[in-house]
Amino acid sequence: MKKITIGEAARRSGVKVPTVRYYESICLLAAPSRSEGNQRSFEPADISRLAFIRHARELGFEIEAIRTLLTLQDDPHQSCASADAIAKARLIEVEQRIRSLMALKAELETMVEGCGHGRVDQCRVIEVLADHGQCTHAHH
Amino acid sequence: MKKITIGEAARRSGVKVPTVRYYESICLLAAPSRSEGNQRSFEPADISRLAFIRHARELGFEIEAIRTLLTLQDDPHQSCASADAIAKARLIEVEQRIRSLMALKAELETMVEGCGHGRVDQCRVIEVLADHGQCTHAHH
DNA sequence: CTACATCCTCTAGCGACTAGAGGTGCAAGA
DNA sequence: TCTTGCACCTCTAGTCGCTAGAGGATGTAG
Repeated sequence: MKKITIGEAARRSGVKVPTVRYYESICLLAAPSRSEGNQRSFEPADISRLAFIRHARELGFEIEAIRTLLTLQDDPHQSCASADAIAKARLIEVEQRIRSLMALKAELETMVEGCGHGRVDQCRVIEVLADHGQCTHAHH
Repeated sequence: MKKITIGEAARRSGVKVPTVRYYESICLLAAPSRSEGNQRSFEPADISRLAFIRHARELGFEIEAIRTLLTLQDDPHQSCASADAIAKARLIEVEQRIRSLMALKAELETMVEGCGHGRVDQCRVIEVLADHGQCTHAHH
């Protein structure tokens, strides 16, 4: 068999080497077999799992959510209701975060536009921060 | 004089009690005077400063950026160019984050829509996570 | 055989708090 | 005056998801 080193696994999955070891340490990835000299030797399935984790992390899923998703993936006969629920929850989070960021964006734009590039005592950036009541865009 | 306790300061500024102590510990807030019994006694100016910090944190500014903004606020004769630069940088960050979250939202929607609520082996949520190539929306 | 890259384990650090232990201060009611 | 009970104090350690570095072993190419 080909032996996949941790560096190779990292390169193929897009997960960094220390992160691979970290995932093993928190049991998100099964401990792989070792070479004579105690070096990790991964299987192709490990690469897929790492890619799965990486993609899920990119989508902002938390490690515990990913743990659940991986458990589901490991047993394909289960109902996918949990997976669906996790994805939906994440979608709602993302939508909320976008709304909140849009509000921040508007507020930052007002601040930046209002800045006359003069001295601090006329600066709208400082002023708005000092007094939330001056915000044209209330949030939350 | 009225003595403002830490609890009162927290309530008025919207910053939690332990967080106020934390801000003091990292010198974002000057150490207030103490009562006979060693309890903190804040001034109205401290409340304003805490509110400033809180608002800036809500806008996503990092502590070090806030430290700079506070230094500027403390000396109103300085040019506000730094404040402007900090706000602009933050605006660019926020815009980037919004774009990235919109891409994630699209991907999550595809996943959730594709889920037939059956078993895991037909679940699009799991499938898409397992194989990034299936994403209809490439990001980054 | 000698470089040199890559691997190993282990501990500590990041940011911005948050939680908890174990103890003290203080104001109000009985 | 005493007691109840909340708010305060300091200190340490934990959170999340890694990341960095020390100090050493292994593996490979020339």
